[in-house]
Amino acid sequence: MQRLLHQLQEKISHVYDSEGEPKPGLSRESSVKNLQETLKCELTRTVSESIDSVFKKLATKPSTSPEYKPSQDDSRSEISDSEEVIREHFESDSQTEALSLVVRKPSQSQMIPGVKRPFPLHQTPFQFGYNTPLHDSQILEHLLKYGPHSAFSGLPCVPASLERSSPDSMEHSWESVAMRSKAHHLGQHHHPAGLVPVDSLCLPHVKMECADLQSMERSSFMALNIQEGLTPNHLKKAKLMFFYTRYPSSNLLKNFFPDVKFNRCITSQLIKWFSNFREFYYIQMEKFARQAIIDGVNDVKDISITRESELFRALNMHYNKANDFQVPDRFLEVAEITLQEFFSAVSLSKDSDPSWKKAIYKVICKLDSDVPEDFKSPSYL
DNA sequence: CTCTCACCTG
DNA sequence: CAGGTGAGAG
Repeated sequence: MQRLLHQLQEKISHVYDSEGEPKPGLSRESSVKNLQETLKCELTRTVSESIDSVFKKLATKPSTSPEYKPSQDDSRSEISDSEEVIREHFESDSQTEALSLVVRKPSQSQMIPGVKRPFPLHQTPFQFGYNTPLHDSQILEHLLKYGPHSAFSGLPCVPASLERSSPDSMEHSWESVAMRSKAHHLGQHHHPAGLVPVDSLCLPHVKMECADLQSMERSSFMALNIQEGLTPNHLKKAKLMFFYTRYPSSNLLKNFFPDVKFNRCITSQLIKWFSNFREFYYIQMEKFARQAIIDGVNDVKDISITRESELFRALNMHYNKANDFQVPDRFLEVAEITLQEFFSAVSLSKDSDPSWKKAIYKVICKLDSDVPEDFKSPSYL
């Protein structure tokens, strides 16, 4: 991108002299035509190259790509009510849809051999860490996934004004890029009906594209990897992290969401998420513990949790609805201990004490385990 | 005073 | 899940 812009400047400087006046001997028409041709080629080539590298990368790391990639349609099927709300803000950006098509299509329709359904992420390290300098292709990959202004996704902590900070022209620009990449990927040399391919844009459009590229450089490209707000993907990630830690410290959260620009609000929201996760968790535990007692279970040792347990299914449905994540065995153990704690407490009628759960919380909070390093990847989804 | 938690509510 | 609240720790 940077290179392209430089080349454009150079071309322009050839056409115009230092005063900004057309050089003698060059008509405005020919200059324009000249520039137009150059821009067409460069834009087309640069975009194609970048997109190629992205897909190439995706294609070459099939099993090294954990489940976090918005694979399949799970990102859509797994949505709870409030997630839907977040998503609405999210997808109100028109290009997000178009872009998601570009990214998801390959894995869905298997247009890229080798890109298959991801595997449990704790088994597969990422190729690059969050502090690794990003290259254009990586940035583009992110853009393809989240769109140019995914950072302003209309979340509580984000000033509403930011949501509309992107010019419409940018949307179109992205639509073009996204669509073109799709066509390119399909190996089609004709353009789908109704689409305006990048390389057939007339000059005014090209100019607009340039302006967009520059603004993208400034606003999106640079800031893109530090999210201004929490996205549905972050929520998804948090839920999976819950399988390892029920009581994450704010510090841990900061470490595991490196692509999030933390502030008081964001931190609180994340902590709140885990609080909500716990709430659901403990409610389930109490419910099933009481049910066990009703069912006539007498000994705590008869309490166990397997992946086939109803309780586990309920939990898995809540934190891993897409069921595309391999829940660690340790979670099963912790859940079992929790259930037994509730069972014992209720059995001994400790629940008559208003704060009877406190003792249980005290036990459970010590059972947190380390979250796999893989979760630290910012673009892990 | 700030942070975190559980609890309750919508 | 987000808001609001009160308790408790630091």
